[in-house]
Amino acid sequence: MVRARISDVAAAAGVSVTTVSLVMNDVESRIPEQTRQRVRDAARAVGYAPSSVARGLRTQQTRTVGLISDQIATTPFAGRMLAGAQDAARESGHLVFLVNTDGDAAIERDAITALSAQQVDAMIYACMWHRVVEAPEGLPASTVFLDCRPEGGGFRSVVPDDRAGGLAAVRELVAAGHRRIAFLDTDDAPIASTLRYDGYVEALTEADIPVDPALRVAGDTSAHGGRAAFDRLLDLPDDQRPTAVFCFNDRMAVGVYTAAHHRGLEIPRDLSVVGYDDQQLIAAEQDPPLTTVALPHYAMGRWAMEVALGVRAEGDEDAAHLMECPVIRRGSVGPPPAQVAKPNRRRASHTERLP
Amino acid sequence: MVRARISDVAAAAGVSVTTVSLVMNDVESRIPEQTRQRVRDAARAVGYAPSSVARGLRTQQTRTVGLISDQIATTPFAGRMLAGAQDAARESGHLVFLVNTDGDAAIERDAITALSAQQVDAMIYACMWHRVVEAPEGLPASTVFLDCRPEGGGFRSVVPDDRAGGLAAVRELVAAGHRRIAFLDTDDAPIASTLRYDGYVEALTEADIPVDPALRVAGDTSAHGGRAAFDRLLDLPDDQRPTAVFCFNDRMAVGVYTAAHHRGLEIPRDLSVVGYDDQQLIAAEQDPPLTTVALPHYAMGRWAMEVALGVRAEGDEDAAHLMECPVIRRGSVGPPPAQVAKPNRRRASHTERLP
DNA sequence: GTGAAAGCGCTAACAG
DNA sequence: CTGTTAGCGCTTTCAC
Repeated sequence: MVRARISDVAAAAGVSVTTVSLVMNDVESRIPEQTRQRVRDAARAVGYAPSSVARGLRTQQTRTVGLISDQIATTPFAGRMLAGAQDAARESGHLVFLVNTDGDAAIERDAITALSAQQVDAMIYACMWHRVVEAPEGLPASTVFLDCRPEGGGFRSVVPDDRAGGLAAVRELVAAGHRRIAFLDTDDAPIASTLRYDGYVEALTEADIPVDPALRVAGDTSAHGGRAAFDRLLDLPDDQRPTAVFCFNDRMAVGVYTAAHHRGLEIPRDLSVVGYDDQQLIAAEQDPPLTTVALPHYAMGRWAMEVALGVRAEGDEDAAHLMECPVIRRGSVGPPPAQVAKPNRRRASHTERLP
Repeated sequence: MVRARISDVAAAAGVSVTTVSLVMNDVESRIPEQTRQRVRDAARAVGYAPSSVARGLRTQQTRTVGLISDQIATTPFAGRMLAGAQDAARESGHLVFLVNTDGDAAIERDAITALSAQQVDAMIYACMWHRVVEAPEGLPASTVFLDCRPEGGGFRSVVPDDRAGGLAAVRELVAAGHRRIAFLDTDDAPIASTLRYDGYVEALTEADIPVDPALRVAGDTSAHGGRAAFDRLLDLPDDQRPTAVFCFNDRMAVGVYTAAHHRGLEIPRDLSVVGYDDQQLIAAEQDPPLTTVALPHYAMGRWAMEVALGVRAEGDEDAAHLMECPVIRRGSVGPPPAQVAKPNRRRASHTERLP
């Protein structure tokens, strides 16, 4: 089936192409309703759909957006970010070109070229982990950075408020009565971990709890890494062992669960734990379900798209927009044990708890 | 900065636009290298990049593909599928429009209209779960269905070979010596679960093991569902209890781990388990790591794109292309216990095993 | 109220 | 070997 053109509609309706264009675009003009209807009927009859390509060439506006992302396959976060951006784009009648670079600079360069050639109306440069990136050459100045900030600024950007997230997480623990709170850190995510640690320190400070460097241990960001690191804390003498731990992420928190269980410690009775990321498949399915801090991926994606499209006026080139990370309360936080539990001693009062 | 046009390059190089076009597109023509170089230099000098929009209008080929997907935010699989499609598109110089419909029919309709208006060269209709879908109106006949098949056929499609996957999974268990093998089923994924069950039956049959209906139990697809369902099997008398279980998916397998641990059963010493999906964050991080069957999302995405773009000639409109699901061997399968382990009895020979 | 015509930036006959 | 020119399908002045 060959596409119907605007001239086909004009011929069918017995009017000029100008009239058809005016009617199709609802341009304010005093074309009588009768004519409009005739045009619309003709359009439907010939199966007319205007060509965005021709319109784009004429108006120099394509109603398309380019979204360049460094990863997409390897993280469960990508989808929510894309969904947010997507929804915002759709709401204002735009289509999005998605390019996954896998961190390859050559692919990235080509993508920028191709997207520019397509004359996208806006561009978003996204990362799947909050970090500082060197802005690639050739990006339009109006590009919005998503979940990353360009080194040296110069672009609008949105990132999670990891400091406030860490603060909220630890406040949760402080409010439950804990005073010996550990921070399960990592060296694999410099920006995010530093900010979360800052929040941790702030929460302790406002509660007049001294920051004990011994309670900060680091591991890699996996469950295994979390377990190995936290095990070192469990080796501490009873009166120095933490009664609660704030973990850099949910996966490490899973390692804490394992380490605790192997010592006969029950969560949250003997140990409270808070994670970060709110990974559905992990946090919600633990036993007990993990209290954690959610990363606002959907909201960030939406914000970036709205700013890129000019729907939202916000966005400062010199300061990243900070997006709130809400605490998701589940079952892994409780009051501290009256007396620190002895390792390897199973309690008789053990109550089963299903996920 | 205003875009440079082809005429700018022509003027700068002192040639006609034809020459520039010929050079830029490497058209076979006897333009001397000297001229070619002059044109290329001029193009670089004025910062020329050809407009895909204008070219698209002229050639009626946009080098873009539309990918409509029912979900993207809520599944960890989406990314791999997109990555596969993406990579194939990039390799043949195409850009992909991604549209996430969230299963909303109105959004889907609009997406098809918008994508057609953009004159995409090809279209892919993707689902995130293997199933049969009603093909929406307006899809071009050349559309390729990804991880789903259209009711009534008529389109090319690619889906995982769930039957063969189930067969391979259970063969794994049979090869380890098991004869009482359970199937942890679900009612939430009709197509996939039926096919996997078919594979299960086939594996048992070829090993002359009778199919025992009592060893098939169903639950919802979560860890909780898996645990609840499998618990019923653990209630069976010792000599009827399965020594191995093939689970519909990895999440349910996690429930099996939990159920087993609560009875003092150790995996794989007392119970062997095989999952399905190979969800990285789940399967690989269990203790012991879960042996499972991988869903070939990347390969399916790539296949669909290659077929849609005509890079690959395969693809039958009347039969879905079946993609192999490889077994990923990890640590959850072992020989059956010499004698069925008694529930709630901890063995002394317990050896610790880290993830 | 409606139409003619120019032109968006490019490719590809066709001439020369 | 290179240039002239006619559109691709649409929007938008400007005339009538």
